[in-house]
Amino acid sequence: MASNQTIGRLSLYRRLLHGLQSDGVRNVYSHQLARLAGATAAQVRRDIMVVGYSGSAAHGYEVGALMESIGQFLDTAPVQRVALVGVGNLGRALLAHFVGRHHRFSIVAAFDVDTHKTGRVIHGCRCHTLAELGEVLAAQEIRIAMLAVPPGEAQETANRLVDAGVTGILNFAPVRLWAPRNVYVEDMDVTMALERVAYHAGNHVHEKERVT
Amino acid sequence: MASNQTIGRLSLYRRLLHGLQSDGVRNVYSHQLARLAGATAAQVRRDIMVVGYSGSAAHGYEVGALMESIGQFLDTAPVQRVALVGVGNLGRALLAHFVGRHHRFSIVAAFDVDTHKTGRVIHGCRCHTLAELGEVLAAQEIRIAMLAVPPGEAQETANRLVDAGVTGILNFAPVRLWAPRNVYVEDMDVTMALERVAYHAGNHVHEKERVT
DNA sequence: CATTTTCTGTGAATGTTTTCACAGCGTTTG
DNA sequence: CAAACGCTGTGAAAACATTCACAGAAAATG
Ligand SMILES: NC(=O)c1ccc[n+]([C@@H]2O[C@H](COP(=O)([O-])OP(=O)(O)OC[C@H]3O[C@@H](n4cnc5c(N)ncnc54)[C@H](O)[C@@H]3O)[C@@H](O)[C@H]2O)c1
Ligand SMILES: NC(=O)c1ccc[n+]([C@@H]2O[C@H](COP(=O)([O-])OP(=O)(O)OC[C@H]3O[C@@H](n4cnc5c(N)ncnc54)[C@H](O)[C@@H]3O)[C@@H](O)[C@H]2O)c1
Repeated sequence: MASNQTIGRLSLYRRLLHGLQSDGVRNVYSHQLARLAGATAAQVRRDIMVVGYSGSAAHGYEVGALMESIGQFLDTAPVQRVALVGVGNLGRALLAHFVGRHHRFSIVAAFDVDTHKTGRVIHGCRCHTLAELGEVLAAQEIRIAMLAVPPGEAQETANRLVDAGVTGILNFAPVRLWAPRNVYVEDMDVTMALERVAYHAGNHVHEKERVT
Repeated sequence: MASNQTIGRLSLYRRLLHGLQSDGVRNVYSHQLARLAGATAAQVRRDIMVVGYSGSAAHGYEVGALMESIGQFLDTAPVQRVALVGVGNLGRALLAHFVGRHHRFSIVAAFDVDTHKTGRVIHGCRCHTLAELGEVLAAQEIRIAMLAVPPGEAQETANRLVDAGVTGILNFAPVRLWAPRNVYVEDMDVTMALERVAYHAGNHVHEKERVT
């Protein structure tokens, strides 16, 4: 019922609302939220429609109540347990970023093939062997994984995650993964993003730019 | 003339073509490329239209020539010089990932405020103080930057980048940046991506799911 | 050498997302 | 207390992106 981009914006709104709340703001208008989010007021109102919350014309949206409604719509649990597979350079950065420090997502298990890493606790998170994958994911009821293994290993590893019951994968490897329809895969492809930046950053002879 | 998503897919096609070429493949059909890219054949053909390349009905697209054409369309230079600002956990992972190892993008300068890092060479890349920003970017003709500083520093740092002549920013901080219209900003927001994954991974009572 | 096959390139149709524009309604103002 | 104001919620329009469907062409087939 809600598009992918609406989901993304809703999570952004919630983050912004959280900030506003910390600043003691109690009410906010669609155009203010829009400004903060880099969207239009109409867009914000549409997005908020889908969560089923209603503001008042007089005072706009109530910050706390709107956060609550967005949460009710987006979240299946107040805190999501996440697994990380591939504790390399990127994986360690992700651990440092999320473990302890994040209130919505908690990386509760890591996995790697490297025996220098398995069995140890890295950035506060235990690193398991892949053999333990099914067992640990089941025990902790983990449905979401971040995948940060080398590109050549990504598909095979994703398969194992799916077999272990994962239904959502955030994939950092620059590879398109195949997965059954009931599993959602989102790619974070830094190179592709950079290509877009490079394109738009132009130096581009875009239309009628000077040729010499 | 070309949409943002077309740009992204073109860069993906190029990567896939590169792989095909390494495997000795000389020709490829739209539906094969589509399969690899997770798109439809019609989509691939549309995308390729915008770069102005034409295949033949008999043998599809010539791998080398198509890569060439995509490059001509996307690239302003065969190798893009990129700056990295913020050499923390994520910054170091990015350095390790890109320095030397990538053929399209080269991180040629890093910047940080931490005096333990400035003046040193990290993962093969010299780390400068922010005071040197303008000078170094000008000398190396850098127009693109990756921004990996803490959220609270992101806007201020982005301003300095813009002043130093940067026209494209890949922003990893979970903050919406304001920038002049001629500067392109793309956000890589891991948290937002995770929220989307969590949503779609549903544990969600989506429509008519079992309730007990 | 006619026919069938299979592909590209693209106009048109369809589907999706964003924006417009305004009715309706509390609040403020004179 | 009536008028003016500024906001929300939302149908309808516009903009944008994807898919369909087929003409045209090169190769394979008989
Ligand atoms: N480092 C970055 O900033 C960055 C940026 C963009 C994309 N990526 C992508 O992210 C992925 C990881 O990057 P990285 O820099 O951390 O690489 P890395 O080589 O530092 O780490 C890879 C880790 O995965 C482990 N591994 C290998 N095979 C495995 C398997 N089958 N199962 C489990 N673990 C396995 C390795 O032991 C290692 O610890 C790569 O696909 C890379 O292309 C990284
Ligand atoms: N680590 C991750 O995996 C991850 C994931 C998602 C988002 N992020 C975001 O990326 C950014 C960086 O994350 P991190 O984990 O590397 O943080 P970090 O704290 O490890 O590193 C931040 C670095 O930026 C430097 N810095 C601080 N202020 C600066 C300034 N004004 N100019 C230049 N450099 C400055 C610090 O000295 C430090 O080296 C943060 O905004 C974070 O939210 C990180």
